[in-house]
Amino acid sequence: MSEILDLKRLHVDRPLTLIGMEDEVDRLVAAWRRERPDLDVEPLEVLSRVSRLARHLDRARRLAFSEHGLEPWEFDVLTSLRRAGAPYQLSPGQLLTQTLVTSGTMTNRIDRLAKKGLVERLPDPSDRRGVLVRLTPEGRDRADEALAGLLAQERAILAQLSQAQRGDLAGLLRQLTAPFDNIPG
Amino acid sequence: MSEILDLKRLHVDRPLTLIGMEDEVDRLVAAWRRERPDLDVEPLEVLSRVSRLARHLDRARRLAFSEHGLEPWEFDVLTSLRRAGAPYQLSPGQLLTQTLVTSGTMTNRIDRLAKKGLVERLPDPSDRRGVLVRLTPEGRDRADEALAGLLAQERAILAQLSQAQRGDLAGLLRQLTAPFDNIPG
DNA sequence: AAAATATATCTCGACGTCAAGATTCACGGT
DNA sequence: ACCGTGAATCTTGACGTCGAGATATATTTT
Repeated sequence: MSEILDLKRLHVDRPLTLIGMEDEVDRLVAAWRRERPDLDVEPLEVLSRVSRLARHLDRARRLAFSEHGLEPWEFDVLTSLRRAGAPYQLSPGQLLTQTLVTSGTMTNRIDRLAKKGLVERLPDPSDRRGVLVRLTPEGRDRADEALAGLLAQERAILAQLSQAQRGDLAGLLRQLTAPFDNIPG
Repeated sequence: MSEILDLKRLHVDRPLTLIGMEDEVDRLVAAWRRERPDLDVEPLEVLSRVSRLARHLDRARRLAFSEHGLEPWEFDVLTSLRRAGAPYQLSPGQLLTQTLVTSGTMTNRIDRLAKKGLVERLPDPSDRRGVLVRLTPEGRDRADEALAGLLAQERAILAQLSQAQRGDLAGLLRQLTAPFDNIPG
């Protein structure tokens, strides 16, 4: 492979902010432009990077959480409850919208967390169809520990960017996520 | 809920680029600052948005692809081969690094795509351990159709941003993905 | 008050993924 | 030629997710 040539071409076409590195999406886009010069594949520059980065983050998180004996899905549920504030309880339906999973999945997750003693299920006093899921003290501690570990890891990943760049990036991403989060989705 | 109050506070704290909308991550970060004022949760502003946006994109893509009778995982494999150029063939190992799945998963995917007649498995003439996966003509057509559909959908999502903003966003994301893509990962 | 519709949660079977191990073959050193 | 190490792919069993449907209770309509 002519890595060096590719990098040269890259820096001529599109000078990067500082001195940037090529990534897989650069290679992917270059391949499409070669194979399908009739198409405008610019959207991939943004959205393929989002998907691939998310995949990498999933793997990194799995590693970080395993040091605290938690799976990513467990972290998602426990921290949703933790964020709700005392008495740390939410309905399964509220948990659905926060974690973007289906109802069958959430039932299953609650079952397993309850078996591990990290949450407990209580009847909803105001709606007999409903249930409230409450964090146990141990569940709360585990969530807090894992959060600290996650933040440390994420800070390391974000060290690539300046403070201002992180702010810009957050703002741009918000513009893309807001329609999904506010309209039905 | 005091939606209106929250929005006011938001615009005072952190004026958005133009007039932006709140998203789920804004709510998530606000909740953490309330529950854990001792922690700096700024990293979540970026990386939680990446993960959530990826989840939304997965759902949107599933919908777009279903119009062409493809699953997202099928698209990933077929387009990897399509991008390779004629004769549209790669080893399973090369497909692994492009799609970020494990070898067992890839074996399974190739099996199912072969059963559907979209790819075929050939022995690698230069390495008897190896296999080459080749796109069939039908597989190639399906990949091209689905790509066009995907690009249309992604353009709609990205209409939220100006041309310049899309460029900025791509550049910032590249800085985060490059370490994963270049170092072992 | 009864009927129709909507909501909250759970059940269940199919499916895709992963991780670890097994197999088969390649390659360098001796 | 032989041996050991590493590489490429496949096999297997456990696991988590999804989606459709079932059940029970709320809410709205007539």
